[in-house]
Amino acid sequence: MSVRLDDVDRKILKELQSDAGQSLDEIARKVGSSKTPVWNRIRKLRDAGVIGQQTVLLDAEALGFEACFFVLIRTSEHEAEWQKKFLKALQDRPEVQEAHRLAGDIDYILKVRVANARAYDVFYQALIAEVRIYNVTALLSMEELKSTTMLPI
Amino acid sequence: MSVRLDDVDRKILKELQSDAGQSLDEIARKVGSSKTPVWNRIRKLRDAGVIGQQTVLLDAEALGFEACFFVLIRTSEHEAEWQKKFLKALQDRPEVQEAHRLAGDIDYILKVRVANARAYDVFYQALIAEVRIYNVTALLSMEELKSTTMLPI
DNA sequence: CCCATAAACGGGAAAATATCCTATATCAAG
DNA sequence: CTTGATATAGGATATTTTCCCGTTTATGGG
Repeated sequence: MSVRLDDVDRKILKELQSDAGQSLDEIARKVGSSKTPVWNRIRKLRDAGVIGQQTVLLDAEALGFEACFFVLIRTSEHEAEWQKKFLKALQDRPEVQEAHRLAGDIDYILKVRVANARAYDVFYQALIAEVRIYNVTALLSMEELKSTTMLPI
Repeated sequence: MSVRLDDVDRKILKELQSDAGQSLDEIARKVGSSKTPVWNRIRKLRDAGVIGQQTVLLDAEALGFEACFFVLIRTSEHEAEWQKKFLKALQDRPEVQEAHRLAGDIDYILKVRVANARAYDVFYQALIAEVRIYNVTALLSMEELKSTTMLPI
């Protein structure tokens, strides 16, 4: 499903990623074009699904989310029914920012943002009460060294 | 450093997170206010650093980033000099989307987005050539079950 | 409880911007 | 070349942002 982009498209995506608030004229100037072609390209990229949500990134700590855990999950259940329940549990919990199904020994990894360790425990207890899980390891983040949503186009 | 927010602030942040492109009038209508107070609140939240970067989220797979690894790192080196070098190596590599220093057994976790397994190996070889690392485990994501930047305000 | 002061609000004007239209330029294939 | 298809630039208009100002609402001291 890989999309064909030229150099101008890549420059536009780079600009949009680093600041989606700047004006078309400004982006056009930076990529060496003018607003109409830039606008047409953005619309196409949006329609093609390359450009998804436009959003603002908030300061988690300033908002009181002072703890971040990576949760490694092993389970012995692999039926569709269980997976459906597990997926729904993840979707329903806003503190789960990321969830991946993994290859290998560990089955799933979650990234969970909460106010503090107590809040994590509440989350954890509720999760294991809702879906059967064989083994859980939580890795506590002490320091966020890097965090970006940018793709190196 | 926790900021005091009222209910209107929270609604505004929720709206901005789910769609930063909508107009002030639209946001104002949704939060039950008018554009000026909303604009003033957004400006304050921006100045306070609560609202950070405004960006677009791109479809990684559509752009050819088809592999995502979580990398668990142990090291025996803990001097400031080593840490500085390691941090710089992470900052310099755009395929590293997240990096956390952890409490406990494992020292660091990275989230790395690349085109494929080969590209990951190039990254890995370059990293261990640049900084001394004791032990590395890579967890390969098979499926992204959930991915959001939204904080549950 | 009342007044004084500060803070938030709502509407509107002006500047900036997005969106779309049209004419021109560029490019690829025959 | 020439021709059709595609991308482009500039401009017109609708929308939006930004800021100003008069009014309303909250707050705190007496």
